Amino acid sequence: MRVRFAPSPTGFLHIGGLRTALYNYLLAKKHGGTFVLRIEDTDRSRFVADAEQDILDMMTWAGIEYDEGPGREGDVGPYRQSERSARYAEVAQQLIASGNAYIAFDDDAALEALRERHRSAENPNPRYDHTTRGEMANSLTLSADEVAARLDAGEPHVVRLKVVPGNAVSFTDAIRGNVTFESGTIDDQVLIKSDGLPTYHLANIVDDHDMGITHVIRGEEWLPSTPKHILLYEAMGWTAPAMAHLPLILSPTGGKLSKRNAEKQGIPVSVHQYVEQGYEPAALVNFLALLGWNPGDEREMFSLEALSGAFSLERVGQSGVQFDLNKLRWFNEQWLRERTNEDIAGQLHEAASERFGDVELSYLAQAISMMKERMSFAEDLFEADYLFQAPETYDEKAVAKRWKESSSGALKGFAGRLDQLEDWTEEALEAALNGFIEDEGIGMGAIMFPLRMSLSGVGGGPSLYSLMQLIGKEETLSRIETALDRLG
RNA sequence: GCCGCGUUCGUCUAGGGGUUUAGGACGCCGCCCUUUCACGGCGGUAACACGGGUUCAAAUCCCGUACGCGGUACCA
Repeated sequence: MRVRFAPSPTGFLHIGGLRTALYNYLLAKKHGGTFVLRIEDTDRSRFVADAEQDILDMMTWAGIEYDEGPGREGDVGPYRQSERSARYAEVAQQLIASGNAYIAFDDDAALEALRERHRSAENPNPRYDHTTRGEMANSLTLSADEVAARLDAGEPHVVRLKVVPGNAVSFTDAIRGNVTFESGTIDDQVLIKSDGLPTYHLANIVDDHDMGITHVIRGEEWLPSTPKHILLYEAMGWTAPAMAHLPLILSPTGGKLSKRNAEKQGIPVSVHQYVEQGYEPAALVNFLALLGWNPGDEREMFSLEALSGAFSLERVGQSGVQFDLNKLRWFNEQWLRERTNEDIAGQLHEAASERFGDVELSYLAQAISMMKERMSFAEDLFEADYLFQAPETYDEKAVAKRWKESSSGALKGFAGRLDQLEDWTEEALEAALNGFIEDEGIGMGAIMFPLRMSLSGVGGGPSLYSLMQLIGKEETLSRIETALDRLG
């Protein structure tokens, strides 16, 4: 089995593109096949110089490694279509010679005139096809001499597929089953553009054939183009690869996950935005895998490795799937907790030190262990800035509601005990507090709330014993003193 | 307009003739745990688009309608 991911370098890697890459990768891994990366850079006008690097970087980030592609040459390279032009021209010539394609000289104005001529309410989009090609300037309507003359004169021209009407073009889609198109509804697709470069359709089938691709797995937006590809394979006498069209990823309101549409709803479309926003690669991969595929049982947590074993095309769904940021966040929480405190500490160390001055790695790891189950993203740790520095303000609403007249006294009394405490461990701190409330005859809340407020400034958070243990005796006493000053 | 694909809780989905009072997950709500906030546990909310047909029996098969999505470029 050989599969490929064939993105166009026209911009940052799209989230849907990453899923397509993932499914191809998983299928290859599952079957011990080869995963090829091919860069489809045949559109000079939309080419973006940095895009290929972004595609490579994002795949690496997600852990999706390709077996063959740019920089990892196999036997069927090069893997950029811009480096394979001669081959497409050769195939185009063969198609012309066999009568399956023809040369057309019509320029943009002629094409527009064609549309003008035929446009109506019933036919808003007239096409260049078997019904209209007879009106145009092409090698089917012009004499051989004229065609030769125009070619000699260097007149711009394209090569078009000659689609014969009246045939059923069928193929079996691995996800959708049998799909049939009537050939009369297919237009005479341009195969070679006037700049001499191939369109997607030609380049794609030539490369898939030459590269020995056995399974084409791509987005559903390609389903309507597939009969053209089938026709091309037939015309060349090649066997078409197996086809599988993945359900589209839709925006949360159901529409297309276009850049504009999605970002309006707070959904990043470029993979690099997920990187910037601190998503765990394992979480994005897990989420994307389940967006259109399911294992058939109730498991949900899948590493890339586990997916490689479980994935199958048979269990890919057929209908469009809406993107749910909530579910992604949940996966992020799950995968964040899978990481060790030390690992996350290493990731956050630099940023922590920038914000709070030098922070020890071990201190950071301990803070993370206290906060991990309260965080959705690694960087969320910094929202609990009291882990690193004394609170600057105190939550007014909480203070108004729960800071009682007795609070200062209790706090003062407990501070006295803490001052005497030699053994600064969570256990000793807990024992000290329990002893205090027993001796004073007060409830736990009477001391816990004022203590929490003085140490953190907020009403919620991790265990106070571990917080005191983390920041140390001196800092604990200092924060209590400050709070007593400011909250009375 | 035409062509194609689709349609089970708000979302991702299981189920593909009787096993179903339609199962799970996210979200939301409640309870428990608990110094707080979380985590966790338990429970709740909520779906077979509609209409015909086939059948003893349909969420499941067939047809139609509606709706959604995609395509309709010298873009991919």
